[in-house]
Amino acid sequence: MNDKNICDDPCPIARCLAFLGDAWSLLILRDAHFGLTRFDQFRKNLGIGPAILTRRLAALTEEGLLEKRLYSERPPREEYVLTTAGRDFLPVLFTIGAWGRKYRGEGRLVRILDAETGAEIRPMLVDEVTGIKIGDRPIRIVEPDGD
Amino acid sequence: MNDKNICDDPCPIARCLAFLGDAWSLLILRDAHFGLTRFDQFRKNLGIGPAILTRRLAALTEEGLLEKRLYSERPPREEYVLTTAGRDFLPVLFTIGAWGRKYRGEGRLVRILDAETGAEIRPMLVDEVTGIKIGDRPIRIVEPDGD
DNA sequence: GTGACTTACTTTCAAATTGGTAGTAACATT
DNA sequence: AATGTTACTACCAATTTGAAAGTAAGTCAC
Repeated sequence: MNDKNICDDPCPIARCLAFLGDAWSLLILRDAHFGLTRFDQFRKNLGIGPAILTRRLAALTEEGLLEKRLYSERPPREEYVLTTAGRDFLPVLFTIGAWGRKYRGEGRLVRILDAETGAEIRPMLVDEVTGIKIGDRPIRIVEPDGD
Repeated sequence: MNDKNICDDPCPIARCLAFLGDAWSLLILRDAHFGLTRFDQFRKNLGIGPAILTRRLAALTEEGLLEKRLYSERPPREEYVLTTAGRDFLPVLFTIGAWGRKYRGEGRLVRILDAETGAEIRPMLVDEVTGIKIGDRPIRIVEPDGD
């Protein structure tokens, strides 16, 4: 794509996709939320080539969604943990997952439960203030003025 | 990536990303929600090369998020309109946008308002049943059993 | 203290994909 | 007949990917 131009795009979706618009990055973030932290854990779980994984982890770190943490001094070993921005990405993954479940849900599927109650979690996007479901009311997009 | 394997993946996120894991597709969907339908509208608005646009539109159509509709018989002209599955993708775009606004929100940014009240919309992901915000409670992932 | 093992990579390279420009097909309009 | 519109296709250089093999810095077992 064209990362330079897109970062000036006033659309927040475009800005997010400027660096996150590839499947591997999102799957790495999914695994990071699942608890994986180490290079080889990601590599084995995703079946991704090490060269690509290196680049993706570097990009996610650079972009502030992951950070490197030394977990052993001798030998020096680093792992990748989610930052606050990375943890805040969870709703995106959930929403993608909800769509996938609804429209690509044939066959066996992972289920996501409340850890305590065991109830299946069904994500729904609402407006924070009104609580009205997104999509139920017409919206208006306002471009920023001036230049 | 490896679309074949990933379609059997029991993770709904992976299934969604198997075909949607690229930025252009998501930006096309964004523009489609914004009201664009025609090849040249997408092309000009996105600044995307026609070859790539052709491929992406074909993929989105193939995957059932867009469908072609004849809007003129003479000359024969087709446009791309969102299907139900495509329209249901809106929460994903909103959630991505909310993240982008929070973490890449420097400078001028598009605003999304309720068309009637004019109030800014702030998307929040909650559980459909309990109304509890996603991320506030620990979750448990259950792999499908058997094979 | 030598050989096997672990972990996190780098190197290499063919194959696939992208991005950009130019051209085309099927019509309508003037 | 010339020009314009719309939705593409063809082409090609450049980039990115995917897969396999190799490496660096250590540890551990004997």
